[in-house]
Amino acid sequence: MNIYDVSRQAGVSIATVSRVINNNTNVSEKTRAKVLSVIEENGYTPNAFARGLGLNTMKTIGILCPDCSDAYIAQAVYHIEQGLRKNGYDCLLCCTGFEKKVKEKSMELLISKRVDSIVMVGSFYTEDDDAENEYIRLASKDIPIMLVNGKLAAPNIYCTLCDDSAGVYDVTSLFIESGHTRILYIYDTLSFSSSNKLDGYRKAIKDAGITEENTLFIKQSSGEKIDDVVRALSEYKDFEKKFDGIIASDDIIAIGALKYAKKCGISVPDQLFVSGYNNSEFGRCSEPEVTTVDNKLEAICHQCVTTLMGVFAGNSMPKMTVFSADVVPRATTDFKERT
Amino acid sequence: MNIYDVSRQAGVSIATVSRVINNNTNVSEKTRAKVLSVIEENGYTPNAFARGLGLNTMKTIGILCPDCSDAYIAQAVYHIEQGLRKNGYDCLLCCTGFEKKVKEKSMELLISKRVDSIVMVGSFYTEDDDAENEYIRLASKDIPIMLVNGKLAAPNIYCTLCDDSAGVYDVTSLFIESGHTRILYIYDTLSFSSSNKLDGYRKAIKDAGITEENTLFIKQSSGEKIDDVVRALSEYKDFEKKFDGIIASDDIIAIGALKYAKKCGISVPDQLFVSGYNNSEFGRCSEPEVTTVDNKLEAICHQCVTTLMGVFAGNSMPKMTVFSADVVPRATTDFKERT
DNA sequence: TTGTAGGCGTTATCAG
DNA sequence: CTGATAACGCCTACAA
Repeated sequence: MNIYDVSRQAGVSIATVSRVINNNTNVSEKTRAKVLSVIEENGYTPNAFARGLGLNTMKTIGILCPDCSDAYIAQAVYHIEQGLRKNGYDCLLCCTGFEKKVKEKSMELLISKRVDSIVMVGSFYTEDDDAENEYIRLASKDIPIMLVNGKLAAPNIYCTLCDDSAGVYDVTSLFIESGHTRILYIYDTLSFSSSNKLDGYRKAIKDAGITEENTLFIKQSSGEKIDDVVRALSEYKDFEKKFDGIIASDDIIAIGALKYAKKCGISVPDQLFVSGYNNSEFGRCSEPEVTTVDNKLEAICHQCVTTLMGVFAGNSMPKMTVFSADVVPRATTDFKERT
Repeated sequence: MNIYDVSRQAGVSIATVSRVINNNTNVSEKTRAKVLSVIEENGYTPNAFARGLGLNTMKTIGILCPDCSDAYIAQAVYHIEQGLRKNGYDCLLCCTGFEKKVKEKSMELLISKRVDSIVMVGSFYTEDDDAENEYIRLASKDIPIMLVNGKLAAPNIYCTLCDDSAGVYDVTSLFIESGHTRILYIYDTLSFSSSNKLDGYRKAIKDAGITEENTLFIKQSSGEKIDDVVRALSEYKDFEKKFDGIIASDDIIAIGALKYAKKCGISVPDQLFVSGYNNSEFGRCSEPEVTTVDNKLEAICHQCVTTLMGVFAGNSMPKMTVFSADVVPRATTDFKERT
């Protein structure tokens, strides 16, 4: 059933049917009612492809993410999808993994499907080597590109992110102020946000007058991140003598650290402070529960959608919006009250 | 730039361009090369809407789920998306929440967008009261409907699921065989799979000759499931005297149980066995790590995609495919070896 | 207030 | 092997 069938049954022209469908006011109540009843009776739905062809949009946004089964990304995708839907947009989801080739191909794919915009979720899409970001700039010639937790200055690219550097700076400072100054920073990725976090740690250490940095990069080997962390720490010589604090770049790593501590009989938080990042549910599963940093994911996603809608409306919108992170103290630390 | 522009620049007709684009063999190598070079130079991409209009498909599948930020669903969505993409399909993601109205609206929305099929993820879509499932049957008149962990017998509806009843039966039996016979079953939803699990528990109890069932339904109140569980157990009179085993309908509930045990000084697994369900990462975060049941999510998703592709190919495919669950023993239980 | 007709960019059929 | 042309179903000036 198409618009011609409806028009025939209703005894009007297709133009009138179209007007009714699109809530155009220039239709008499009587004809409108007639047309609507025909539509109702036959369960007619306008063909979205034809509409898309004429209007050059199907009101669809592409979401590009490395892996939507990752807890953090899954949450982001959820909030973005909900926000977009509220504004009448659908989401084409595309998980790319981490390979450059696949990222580029996926981008092309979404653009070839004529999405109205692409939201890139996570800090794995913006590379340090700026030449690597060329494919994003290229895409932005066609449609606005939204980066969630990424940063890339270019026309038609809009960034919404959290100041992860300040987040780690804050939690590190709390360790130090509480007398835990021999801190190991553990991380496992080399993304944009990851290097920001590392910077935050370094800056806090330096600002406190501590000269020695201690970082541990975990290379994924077993596919089980928690196990990888335990293993890496077990191989760390004189760990217990050296450290009284671990700051992890995410909650799962922190949990690995807790398991290591448990294994060695190191008491947390008495002998060792531990903190994670992301304020994820994982951090609530362990005992003691993990001190973490809330990076305002929902707010970021909400803002990203708002910005995009503004761009669509032709408004001038901020190219970069930055949220600040909050430390969430829990039982793996025992921070001294700030005065 | 459209197909006409290409044809003009290449000095051929649009029909030929179309043939080249679609890898039709009836084109001379020479013209093909010419056309391809024009396409390359101009970065031409066929308009997907026009194509969709003509072919009546954009090779897109709708994924309907309650909430893609839920760990279990997020994983399902990931595996489905990857499987479909491998087969050349894109995914339109739609999170519906749990309200009937929204579910129906979302279904209509996806159908109006002319997706080729809809995958419904999770057991919250099939209701006990069969009249409530009418909207799914209705949709199946248009396109094949795939249920992941749902069951609904109707033409053009295909179900892929795990035998959760047997899964819980197995783990319950292991408790009993190991001498832990005073078992409390905890759950928090009333979905299809949830009631199957409950049945599994009941059957195992009965088969072992135990007359007393003990179940605890957790009503969500704080929004923090773990806390809800701890609270509910704290209100349970004489818990310690009564029980030496807790079987939870998911891993998070099991973690809540662990927290309660810790709080009361009940030793796990010495005094109390605990098991969860889903084989999620949550279960690896706690100490001791949670014995759980692997419900074969990846296999289910993979099979669901395979079935769908078979349906598209016009093959006769199974209306229902059932996987069996595996118990994953970890440190919250100490099962006796089976002889 | 309503109808007519052209355009959106493909694919597919059929003739050459 | 190639080209002309009719769908596909909708939107929207422009006319009436």
